[in-house]
Amino acid sequence: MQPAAPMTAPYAGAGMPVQRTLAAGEALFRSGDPVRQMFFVERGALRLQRNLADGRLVPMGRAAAGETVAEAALFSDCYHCDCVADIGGATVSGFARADVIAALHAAPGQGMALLRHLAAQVQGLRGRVALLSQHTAEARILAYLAQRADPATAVWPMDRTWKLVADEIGLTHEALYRALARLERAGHLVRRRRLVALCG
Amino acid sequence: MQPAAPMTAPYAGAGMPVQRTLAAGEALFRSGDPVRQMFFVERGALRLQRNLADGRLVPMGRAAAGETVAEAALFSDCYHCDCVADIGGATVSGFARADVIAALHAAPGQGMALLRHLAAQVQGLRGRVALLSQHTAEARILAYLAQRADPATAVWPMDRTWKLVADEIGLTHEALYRALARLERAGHLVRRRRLVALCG
DNA sequence: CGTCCGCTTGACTCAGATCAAACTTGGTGG
DNA sequence: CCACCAAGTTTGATCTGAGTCAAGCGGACG
Repeated sequence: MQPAAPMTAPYAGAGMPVQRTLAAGEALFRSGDPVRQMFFVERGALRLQRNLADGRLVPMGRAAAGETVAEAALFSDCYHCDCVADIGGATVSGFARADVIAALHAAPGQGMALLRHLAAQVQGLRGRVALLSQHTAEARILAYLAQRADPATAVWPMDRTWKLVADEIGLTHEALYRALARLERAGHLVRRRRLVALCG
Repeated sequence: MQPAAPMTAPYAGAGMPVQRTLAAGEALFRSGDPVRQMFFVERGALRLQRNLADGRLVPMGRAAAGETVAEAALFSDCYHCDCVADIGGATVSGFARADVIAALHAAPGQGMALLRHLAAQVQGLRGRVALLSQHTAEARILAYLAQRADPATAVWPMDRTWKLVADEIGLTHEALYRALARLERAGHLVRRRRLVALCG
């Protein structure tokens, strides 16, 4: 679950943007659609997800206002994920892909920012691959929490539902809740409201 | 399992390289080491892998002669993977990180090539995350093969051992072999020497 | 020729998927 | 303010698929 590009002036000088507003759940694009534009989120938020053959959804990321979506598609023919507006809907600005590429050529600094962002995504995804390679639910949960907890306090202020976490770490929500209860009973973590604290 | 950067003139103009030769299994760097140089593989090949708490290894990529390794670390303080020479050993050229970044600023074309490469890695890793999110061994294997089989012939010329594939898709080798046998018995695939063909 | 390692199969166990149901929470509308 | 609905959370019972331990086969390589 990588954050989208936190660029201060994304797509500056990349031609005239076209705005579009989406209702909650409405799709900005679907897997397989041809890539024509790059998007900047003006308001609200978008979810990136991949759908499995059995109908389940795998969350791949989220882009809030001020961020960009699907930078990884810049050089692709078609999208590999679905992108839908999160609850509350979203407004995006679309920039023609060719314009964005031209703007990157013209401004090396922006290219460097994007480079930095994609490099961070690669590392984040590798972390997630390692996490998913763990065989037990408890190991996955502890790895997940260790990744996000504040190193000093060992606390993670939850910014999502456990159900979503279950999808992120490849478990059913039942298996997740049970493993959480086990970990809490064993004293490895404490849940209090929207806070999770690691112990020992 | 992403291929490393296929740049024609990687790190051109990035200062004076320092060569180093590694024996098979010898480490170029380890997880946690500070990032000081970027490497170009002159001869042989390197493996990128992450180690789990229980001692298991998760393969993250491979870089053969003519490719670069660990481009994703360009902006990191320390490595997040181990990098060891593959069987046969390897010879690499190391370029100071600051020189590489300076060269990228000077030559936008190279930056674009790296951008393209990282974008492809992100998509590949997302595919792997989706694959690992599948719950059954058979679904993972079919997804794995579908990703690599030639679209026209539906055949994958194996370039690695099944044992390695098992680590890539998060299964024990026993579970992989059994699932393969089931799929073959059910007529979903055929193994012949080093070729795997998908059917139906 | 012997050793190493990838491959393969068997038997057993157990963790997690599945199906089911109840409770909590938050938000909407009357 | 409260009734109601949707979604997240939690627990139970059952079953199956993958992990684990174990053993045997075969090819590659020194």
